[in-house]
Amino acid sequence: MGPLGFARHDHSHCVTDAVAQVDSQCETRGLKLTPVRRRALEILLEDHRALGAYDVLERLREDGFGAQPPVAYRALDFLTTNGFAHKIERLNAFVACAHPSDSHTPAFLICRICGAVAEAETNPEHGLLSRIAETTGFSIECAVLEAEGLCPNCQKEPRT
Amino acid sequence: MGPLGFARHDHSHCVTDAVAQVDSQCETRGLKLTPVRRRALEILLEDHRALGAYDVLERLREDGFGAQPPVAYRALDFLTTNGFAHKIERLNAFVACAHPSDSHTPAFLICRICGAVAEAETNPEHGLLSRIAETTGFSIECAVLEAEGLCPNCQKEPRT
DNA sequence: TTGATATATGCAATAGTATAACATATCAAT
DNA sequence: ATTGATATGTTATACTATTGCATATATCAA
Repeated sequence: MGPLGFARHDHSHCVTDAVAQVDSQCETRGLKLTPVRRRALEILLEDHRALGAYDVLERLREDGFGAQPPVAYRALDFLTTNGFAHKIERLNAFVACAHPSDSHTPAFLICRICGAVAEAETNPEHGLLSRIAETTGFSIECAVLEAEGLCPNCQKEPRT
Repeated sequence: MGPLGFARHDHSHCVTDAVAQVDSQCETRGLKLTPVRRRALEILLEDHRALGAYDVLERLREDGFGAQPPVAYRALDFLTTNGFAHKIERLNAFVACAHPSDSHTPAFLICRICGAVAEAETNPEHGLLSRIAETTGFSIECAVLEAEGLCPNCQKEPRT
């Protein structure tokens, strides 16, 4: 159990639900959600937090998969390439996508106290980025939006 | 010489001008632009490109400064902490700030062909991020905006 | 079924990025 | 001159990621 969008939620079914959603996406798009890839996705979902590749690797190893870095990086690469997970550049870490069904440019809110990561939706049309692209003539293919600060819960705490 | 905002420009004086600007900033704010820090800034300015910490380190070493990673990382930390340079998370690399005099949340446009990095201004008030912060209750302390794609020059080239 | 091709997995080795810990030096203010 | 704070330098190590190659599995045509 952990924060998602900074609100506590019933975590019991959301892992299996999300995996099922990715499963059907793969079916549709002709992608193979192999055992390692599926397990890596589950690991990310179990935490709702950003995990480093080596964290994922350790848990894959515990489950009997290969123990070398490429095992984790390849699974994570599959997940991120196909939009089922995202990399948080700022943390060199990975999170499961909160909206695996639709393509999007996510924005992440990272709490510097508790480490929770929330995925916020952006509105690309109206957006900042497309305006920048227009004025500069730059053609944007993908974008990273990451904000660090305090989540609502940690703002209440007295500690800095 | 190199691209800045994707337009060629006269580079001859812009390094010294930018250093002078940072110099006076440091004066005003009681910061010390020591020889290593100044040289690191110059190195970033000379390229107008994102340089890795180890690239900067190598050039510092050639100039007689220390040859160990912390030398570069500490100089870069000074520059980024005080807004004289920025880290491009996506590239694990650093660029000199294009507007060292005013505090701002920059957005970067990274060309995946030629590697040029342009710093675009954002309008925080009107912005995406503040809207997200409002709706989620998250308090943003700093933000990273990075877009990857094709700069105007590379869009003209036939190669993919 | 067989063979050819492509994709996926596994491992060893190595490359690239970053920090911790500690000693010495420099500087400002008593 | 002494103290305290900041800056520089070094060694060692930790963390993140990729290359290259061997093996296995799946797909598909002949």
